[in-house]
Amino acid sequence: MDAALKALAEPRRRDILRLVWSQELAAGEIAARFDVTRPAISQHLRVLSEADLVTERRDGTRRLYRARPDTVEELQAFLARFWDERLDRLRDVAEAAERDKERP
Amino acid sequence: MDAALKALAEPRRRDILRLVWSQELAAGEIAARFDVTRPAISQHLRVLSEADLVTERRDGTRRLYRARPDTVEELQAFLARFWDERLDRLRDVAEAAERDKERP
DNA sequence: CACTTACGTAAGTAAGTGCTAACAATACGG
DNA sequence: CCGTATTGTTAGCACTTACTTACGTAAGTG
Repeated sequence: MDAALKALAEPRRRDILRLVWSQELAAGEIAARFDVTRPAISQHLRVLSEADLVTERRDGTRRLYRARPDTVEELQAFLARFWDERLDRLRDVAEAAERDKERP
Repeated sequence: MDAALKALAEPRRRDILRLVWSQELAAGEIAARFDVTRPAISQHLRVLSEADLVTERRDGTRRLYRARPDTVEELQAFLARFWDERLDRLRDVAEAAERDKERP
């Protein structure tokens, strides 16, 4: 999860992920759409793969990649938890203030 | 938004943000809860501030910080859009190519 | 005024990152 | 087996980043 957040912090990796969002693409096909060299894309794909953001499938000499939406969902859940923690603490602070008022 | 995602990719900044999530805290009070020096926390606070993740308020010699939940909400919305964007894939590819052209 | 408090800022450093160029590995066809 | 196609890997470089130490600064206090 931490790895996924870090991986998505890079704009180019978000672009790559969007490319394989709805279709499986070979590494070379992905690299052809960017102005950086193929190894650079290959390294980004490894980062995305280790963050469980894409799946890798071999087909002959080619490597096909596709996005894994479940990890993005986990990221959304993580941020939602971030939000909820705040609400919980606000409630706790309010309760503590109430206790302080009653006990001078 | 890009800045917020990058800022939250760092675990220590997430910890800081959680600390000022429900209560305003001074920079020194925040730094006291970590094992790093005060300037390091100060620099993190600047990153969080520039990413619109915290607000800064001066009170005498002190600087009080508090989280800005709306930016986290925007981040959630961004990820939700990520999920739905498979339909607009072609437009995104065009935008990525545009960014590449502008890069020197 | 000097002195303290509570900060930020500057400079320097060690580690990490994204990139390119060159090389290595793997699968397939002749 | 040889050559081609497709891709990953390594080494090195420029740049960024998270950190520390040292210094600067603004507001309160004697």
